[in-house]
Amino acid sequence: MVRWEPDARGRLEQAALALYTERGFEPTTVAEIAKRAGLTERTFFRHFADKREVLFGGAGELQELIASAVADAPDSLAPIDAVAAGLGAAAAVLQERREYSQQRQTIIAANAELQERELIKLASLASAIADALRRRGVRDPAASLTAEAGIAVFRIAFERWITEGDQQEFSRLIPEVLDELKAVTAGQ
Amino acid sequence: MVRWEPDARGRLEQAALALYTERGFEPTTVAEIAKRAGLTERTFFRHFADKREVLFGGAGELQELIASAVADAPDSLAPIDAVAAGLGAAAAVLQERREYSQQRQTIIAANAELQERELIKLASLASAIADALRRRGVRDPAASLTAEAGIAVFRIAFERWITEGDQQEFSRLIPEVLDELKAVTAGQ
DNA sequence: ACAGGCGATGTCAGTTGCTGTCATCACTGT
DNA sequence: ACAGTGATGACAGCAACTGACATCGCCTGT
Repeated sequence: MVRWEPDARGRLEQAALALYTERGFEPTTVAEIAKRAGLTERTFFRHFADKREVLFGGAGELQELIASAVADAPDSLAPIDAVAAGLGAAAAVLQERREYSQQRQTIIAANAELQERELIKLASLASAIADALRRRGVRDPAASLTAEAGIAVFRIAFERWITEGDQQEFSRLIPEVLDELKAVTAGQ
Repeated sequence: MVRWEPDARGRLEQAALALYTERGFEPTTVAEIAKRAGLTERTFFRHFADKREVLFGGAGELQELIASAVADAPDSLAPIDAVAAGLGAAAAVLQERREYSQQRQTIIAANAELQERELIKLASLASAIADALRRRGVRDPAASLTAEAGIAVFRIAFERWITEGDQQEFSRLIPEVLDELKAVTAGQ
């Protein structure tokens, strides 16, 4: 007989997602999440730094994916287009989990603390993209600016993708929104 | 004889700034801040929603200033330049409090929770700027994108202003960084 | 001038997020 | 067989934050 059921972390994520959806983020306690997962509160905090982090487990992998896609983009691409390529790669991955992404985004949209956490994850992503650009030989402040611009594009495209029906593929929205940014920042 | 010393809120802000500087944000407790201000913990939470918010009291006014400057910018200005004008107005105000800005930024840079709060304030600012642009007749997603681009410019310019000696005036850095953004997003 | 309401603060008790510490015990390798 | 390892549980404790109620100078109306 096994001592513990497998995948404690996954069970905690599932339980949290369900409870945050049913009752909202704030009113659900960590003890409740742990109980639904068949674990204790203490074990929750061994797997996740805090009550919010349970919704952001995949952020690290996505960031690595984007950073290496930016690094590996053809040298012929302009920095901003290399970033767009990296974001497109992430978009393709998220496309496969549209329903999950939508549920998760609904939870986040309803709570300011979660939005804060999301924003700092995006800031960390911007920083990683800027690093990748510097490794391509892009100097500062162009590297930081390009990365920030890319994040802006990603946010707007993501919002459109989630809001509209699945009319549009996420990865197609990226270059579309990027073109709008180019139009908007075109010098006089 | 007066029952209470005046400006409880201001005393709390001062005490918090001093303690966060001396010992750092995390280890200082709200009870300590309140005690230094000659008040109780409960009173702290009547003036500020949480332990972080005490560092962000001026954010609302700055946001209003920028939003109305964007709204009042000459119609002849392109949206992105109207935003730059608004940010320039804020920069001029901050220029008068460079030392305070620097001290505050040092505290924030040392703590992730505070960075989260700063990011959500900037997101709220972006949202207010986008609203102002819509009132100028700019449509979406151009309005949101322009606002986000403006925030990116502001962040980078602010960082340069704080980091470098007072070599450069903050308000002069805004159009400079904006030009770099325009260069970076120039279509092929 | 006085009663009564108001507003800012104090007091106190309680919940919850989060941490440190130590115990438990299936599993693993030798 | 036996010691070590790693994931979990149990428990105590701190600090952030909240609700409820008391206090008391000040202002307002009469």
